[in-house]
Amino acid sequence: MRPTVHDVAEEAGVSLATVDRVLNRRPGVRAKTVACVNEAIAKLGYVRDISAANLAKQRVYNFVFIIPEGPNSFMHGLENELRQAKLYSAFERTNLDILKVRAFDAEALANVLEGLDLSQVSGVALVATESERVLEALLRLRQANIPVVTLVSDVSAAHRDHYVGIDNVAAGRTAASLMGRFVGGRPGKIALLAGSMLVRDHVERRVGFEQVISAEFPELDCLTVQEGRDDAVVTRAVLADFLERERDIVGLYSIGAGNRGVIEVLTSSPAYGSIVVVAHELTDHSNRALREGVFDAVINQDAGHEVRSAIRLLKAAIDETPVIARQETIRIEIYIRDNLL
Amino acid sequence: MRPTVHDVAEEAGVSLATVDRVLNRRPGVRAKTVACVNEAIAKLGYVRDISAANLAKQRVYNFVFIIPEGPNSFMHGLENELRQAKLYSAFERTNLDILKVRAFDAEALANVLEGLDLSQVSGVALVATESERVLEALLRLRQANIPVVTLVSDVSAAHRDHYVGIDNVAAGRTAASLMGRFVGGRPGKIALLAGSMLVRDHVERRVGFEQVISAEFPELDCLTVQEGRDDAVVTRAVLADFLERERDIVGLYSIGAGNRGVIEVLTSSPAYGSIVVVAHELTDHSNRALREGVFDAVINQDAGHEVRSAIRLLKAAIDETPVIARQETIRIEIYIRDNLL
DNA sequence: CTGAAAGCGCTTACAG
DNA sequence: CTGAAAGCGCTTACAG
Repeated sequence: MRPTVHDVAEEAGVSLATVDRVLNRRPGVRAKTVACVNEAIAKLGYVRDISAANLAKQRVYNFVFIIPEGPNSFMHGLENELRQAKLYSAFERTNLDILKVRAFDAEALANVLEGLDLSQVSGVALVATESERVLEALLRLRQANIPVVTLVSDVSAAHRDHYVGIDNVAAGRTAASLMGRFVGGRPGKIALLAGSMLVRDHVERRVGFEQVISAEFPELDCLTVQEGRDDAVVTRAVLADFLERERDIVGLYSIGAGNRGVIEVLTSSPAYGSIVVVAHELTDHSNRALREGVFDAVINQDAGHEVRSAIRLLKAAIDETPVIARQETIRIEIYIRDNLL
Repeated sequence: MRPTVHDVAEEAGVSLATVDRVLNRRPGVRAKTVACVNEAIAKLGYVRDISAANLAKQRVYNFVFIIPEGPNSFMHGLENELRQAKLYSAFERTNLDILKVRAFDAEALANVLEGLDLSQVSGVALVATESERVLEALLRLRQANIPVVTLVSDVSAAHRDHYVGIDNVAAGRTAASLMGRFVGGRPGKIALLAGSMLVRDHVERRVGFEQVISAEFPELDCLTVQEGRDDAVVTRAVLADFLERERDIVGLYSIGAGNRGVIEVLTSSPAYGSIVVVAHELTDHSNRALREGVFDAVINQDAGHEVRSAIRLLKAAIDETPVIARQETIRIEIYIRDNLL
């Protein structure tokens, strides 16, 4: 049988209440008594039963998720996964609050963070847009012992407990390797289309992409990045215009969201049929584009995995339980037509 | 506040014990009383707190995992993940027993299954080798209400509760698409190397692979499958011999394990440097081969994910809790040099 | 600084 | 067929 608090109390010759105080590092216990209890714990190999503790505490985890609003399919997918997780949260003593702020708007994000009632919040996960005020607001949370997890888009490591998302430089490199090999030696130009060059993840993907193209596929030339603001309508206009002006385009790397716009342009003229297309994020649109051969590869991060991982990490931080690193590593997933879910 | 058994008891005008009987579908309650309690449950929207129930029951999940022994790196990886999971099992009221049987030996597997003490086992996960006796043994488990999950390699659906693994036909198709595109239009022959054509997953991968090659890459020709018994030493001999005999080989699809042998042969002669290689399962060996350009792509299934998924599924079957389907779907992962973990 | 007793939401003998 | 009481492993006022 696993030892319990009773065994520890007996071994240490103290009461349950004192064992509990030591276990939870509550003040008001003589140093000598603390040592005594800790010895008993070590001797018996005692491990606390967290569900029993949570039951007694009537613990409820109140987690706040802050995500961007707007016409971005990937973010919609993320929100959808959050709603899914909410359904199961009844079984897990977890409350999820979903807050939305304007995309790429650091001021709005800071306002929300500053408005949080710290006494009501046990943990925060956010898709970060970096700014001084945002970083300060995060610091305030952490000083109040509220764990913070960044989702999809990171801030500097000192301001959060964990980052849940992919290495975007590596994602860009992956896109480039696929692009180079799929183009298959034909020389030509590569069009780059991002949401905004003010967002860290898009910048990083581009860096990774150009690294590999210039190092390993000298026959390919990356053109200036076009920005579609992660909006299908803007994207369509920008890309249509661009493809008409440029010659010899053999590949398109769509760095951000707005895939619907990309697809509309590419299917608008048979001339674009031979362009190799690598895009990001598996959504209904990109899934279909892969099936129909409009896209050749999609780099994805699993939004469901990210949501569940963020929840586990916040809980683990609160319960001070260990984390399985590999389970919390978000993969750079490659999808082609044949391995779609 | 969430309603508890007390609220239900009061609402239904019965005692806690009776509520519990109804909740757990124990016999010896008047139909009328059952209905009454169920009404109260519905009215209050009561959901049972499973950790409290497990605490009261002192429930321990005893899970048996049966995996093949032998020199197969992927299976070693699986075993390693199981040992990892064992470390965390203290926190989860879970005991994991790992049993090993000779690979591809249905008789040995049946013996182990038949030898299980059903009163000591709450759930079984196994890498299946199919045979009449194995199927009968599985049926016996399920008749005793012990959930069964197949891992990596499946049996017919009627004999298990869940399959945790990938769709191997789709995996083969994925390998073929990558192969075809990476070869890039050069005509030539493709060498196929499997562990054994008696194992379902290898057969299925081959089927998927040949489907796509013949339909979409007519310039490529699949040669007869060679068998290396998932053993690096055998594999090396078979492959070395084969590559010396055959001409015009532009690609190699390694369907099974034994990657170490494949790598040794391929690096033994510069003549093999231009062969496009697609293999299965990310291990230390294949990881390195990707980094060094010996392999071009590796199709993987995440052993850690599979182990955790099997545990969750067995638990959910016992607790009768819902399952998040997407979380339990094992991905056909594609790795190239750039998206390695 | 420390302890005895009650309670978290369930289940389990035992009695009737 | 049904219920009162004790208990699972922890925590929480309250008293001293």
